Amino acid sequence: MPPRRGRKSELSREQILDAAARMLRRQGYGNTTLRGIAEVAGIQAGSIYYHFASKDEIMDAVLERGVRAVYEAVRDQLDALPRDAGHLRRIEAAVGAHLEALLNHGDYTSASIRTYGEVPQAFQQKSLALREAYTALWQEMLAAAQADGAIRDDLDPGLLRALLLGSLNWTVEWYDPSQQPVQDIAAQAVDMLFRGVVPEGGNCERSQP
Amino acid sequence: MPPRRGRKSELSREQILDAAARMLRRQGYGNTTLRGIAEVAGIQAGSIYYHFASKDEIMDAVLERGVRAVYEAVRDQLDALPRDAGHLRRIEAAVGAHLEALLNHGDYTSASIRTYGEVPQAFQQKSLALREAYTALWQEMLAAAQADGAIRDDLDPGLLRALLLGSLNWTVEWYDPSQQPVQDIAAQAVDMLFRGVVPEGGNCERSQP
DNA sequence: ATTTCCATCGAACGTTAGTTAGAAAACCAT
DNA sequence: ATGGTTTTCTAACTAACGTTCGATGGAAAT
Repeated sequence: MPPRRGRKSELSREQILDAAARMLRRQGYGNTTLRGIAEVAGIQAGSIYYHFASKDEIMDAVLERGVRAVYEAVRDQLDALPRDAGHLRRIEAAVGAHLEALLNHGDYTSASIRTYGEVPQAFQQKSLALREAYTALWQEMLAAAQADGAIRDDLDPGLLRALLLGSLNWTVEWYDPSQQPVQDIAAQAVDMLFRGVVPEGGNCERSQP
Repeated sequence: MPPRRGRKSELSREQILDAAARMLRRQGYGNTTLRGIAEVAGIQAGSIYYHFASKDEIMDAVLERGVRAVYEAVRDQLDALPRDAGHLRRIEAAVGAHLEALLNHGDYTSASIRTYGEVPQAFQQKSLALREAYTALWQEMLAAAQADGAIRDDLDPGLLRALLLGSLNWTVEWYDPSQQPVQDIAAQAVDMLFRGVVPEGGNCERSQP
């Protein structure tokens, strides 16, 4: 049976995870060491093993927490909308919540986004179900919008989703909080997404003659 | 003075770089080992030091080569356009060239994109100038288009550039060559970018009352 | 004050990392 | 073939990694 844990244990666990998320976000999976985590958390490397069974268990916890944070932020934001909110309004809310979670809600989300591609496949799969649920959430939202004519029906919703989420995810690479608030970016991104970058009635002719 | 080098040296150098790019792309900076590179290249780990002075020198070469490949691909594609090509046509060509270089032109570009954020700052700076030149290329192209009214003048071109390139860069995380050709994705991405995802004349009302 | 148990420390273990250097092999012009 | 160069191998070194474990501190309970 698991040992009974005191109040302090919980705190240290959080500090270790926080430190791990911070290192993971900045330096990637392979460059994040237990001794580095320990130093940031203000303890000795060996002490980590009182709280976690292995390094991978920490990485796993950070990744899972990151995906979950984004997923729940978006889901909650959507649930909070009035029942009669239109498709575009829902998409707008989702974009805002995704960016907010990514950029303001700390290191877990960023670490999760940036690190997922480089961890061993063995424990990519542990958070795979959650990732797929999140993907499905967007996919259904976009497909529903398209079915009602709120989104052009000549677009591939899967590709739209991939490109849109890619654009949002990449913000972790360049966003600087001191420059502009997250919601400014969200608003402009939605605006470009909906209306396009070419002026109304502009000539969109392309390479075909 | 540098030692005189024979013909075979050049070949081995390339094989080492190829192997490094492949590992770097898949496993990230910290997980890429010299012994792993050596195995892929079909030599012993120690032999690498005949061609490179350190691991970082290899990483540096791969990163630089990756950025350069994308930069030159886009620049050449733009230079190949007829002089009277319009702004939108130029943007379309740039998107196509960027994606082509990223997804079809091998491991260097992908490695460069995925790894840049996690290498020590010390040698992020070695390819910084090239990265900035590439950013400037896009920035000027978009600003010129905006100045001529080909792009809405209420958009921030810097933000547009960041979101667009982010969307393109993120394709390395999900693109599967067996699903659809790169130029299909490029064409649809440009289409969405120019015209937006909402049908012509659609109601784009947002959260403001 | 003594006991008890949670939480941490400190030092070590085995492994693997990047790196080095001398021997050995492969190559090439003569 | 032979000599000198160019390239690779082998074997080792040091440092750092994840991990283990007995000793140790400190707070709460008796």
